Amino acid sequence: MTLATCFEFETGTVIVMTSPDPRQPGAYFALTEAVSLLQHQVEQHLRTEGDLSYVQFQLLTRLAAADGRLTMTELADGVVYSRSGLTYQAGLLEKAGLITRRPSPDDERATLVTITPKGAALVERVLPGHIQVVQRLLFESLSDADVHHLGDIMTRVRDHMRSQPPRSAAPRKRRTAG
Amino acid sequence: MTLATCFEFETGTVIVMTSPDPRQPGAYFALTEAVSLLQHQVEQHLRTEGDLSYVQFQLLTRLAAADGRLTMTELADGVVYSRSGLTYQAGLLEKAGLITRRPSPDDERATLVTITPKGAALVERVLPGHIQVVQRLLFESLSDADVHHLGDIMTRVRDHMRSQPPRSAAPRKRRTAG
DNA sequence: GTAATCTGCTTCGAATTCGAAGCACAGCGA
DNA sequence: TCGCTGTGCTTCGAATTCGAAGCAGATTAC
Repeated sequence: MTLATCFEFETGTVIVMTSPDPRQPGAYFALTEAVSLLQHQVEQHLRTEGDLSYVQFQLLTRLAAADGRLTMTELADGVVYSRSGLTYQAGLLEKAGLITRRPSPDDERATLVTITPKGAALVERVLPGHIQVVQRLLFESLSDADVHHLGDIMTRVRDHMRSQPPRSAAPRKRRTAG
Repeated sequence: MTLATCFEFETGTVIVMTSPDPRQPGAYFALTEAVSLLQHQVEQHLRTEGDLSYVQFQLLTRLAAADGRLTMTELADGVVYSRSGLTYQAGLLEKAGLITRRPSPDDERATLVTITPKGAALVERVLPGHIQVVQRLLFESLSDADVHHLGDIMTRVRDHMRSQPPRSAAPRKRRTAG
């Protein structure tokens, strides 16, 4: 079954979208809006609590949770971040003594990133408050069944998108023959 | 019922979090990761299709959907964006002829923003492809019931967070008595 | 073996983002 | 009315972000 959804603008123009479920636009807009609001609050907390940006926090937690060392590319793909941006952030984190970078023994090109004890300590200090904020903003209005559904749904969506080739696999610009 | 969730780091340290539902962390991480992936893909599409950034697209759609004119602050709060950043983007969009700014008759301080026919046309041109991308990445792996749940859940979460005072209501720095 | 290509990371320049500070009007109380 | 505080927006400087280009080691084709 396919239903039509209409977008009517004040200019008088109407766009008719056919989508399998008329609830899709609403779900999508609510999703992005809620996540934006949540991220903004989380950023405030991390900044005041641990002097960290959201990206830096994500990098550190990824590293802390990783069983071994991660390469720059793995880290960048993990947090959905540009590789040049990661170079910049890794520089900051290394200067702050929170991570270490050293060349991989297997591949001379690769850089292995490790979290330092200081970095781990920072994560441990900030994480409880972080989870509290998320708890208060995201989960407070949800039932256990809701949480279950949400986790199930988003895991499926994430895996679906992860099955597409990652960011680092994007075709690189061909060098101009000259 | 309260259960414990453990975060065990490779450093050997273990953080024990008590949260009402052990599924919360997983749901949260899957949520943010999926949305990051989605946003990245959407950005690529908007850039190649309409030469728009995600923020610009959001601003234009908000304006197109708005029944009347919006003030800068309303617009900034709507898309969860800093006000100085909005000034910058509004400048770009105005220069491109996609929106109009003019002082409000009611309040001399306020600026009313309107979308131009050209801006509306751009939205109309880009929106179908945008929805297709979202459809393919977000909804393809979901059932109708999932979409229903997701919309319901995220609407509740959004409203919960919107009930907190908005970004523009943040206490402003007191002027130092000089 | 080696030339051609690929891949991992960094450097570079341009664009975007934010918060703090500033300006101008609004709204209030005495 | 006058002064004081609050609000809407912009300007400003600093920090962050990205993609394109560059460098060096790895891999492939022949």
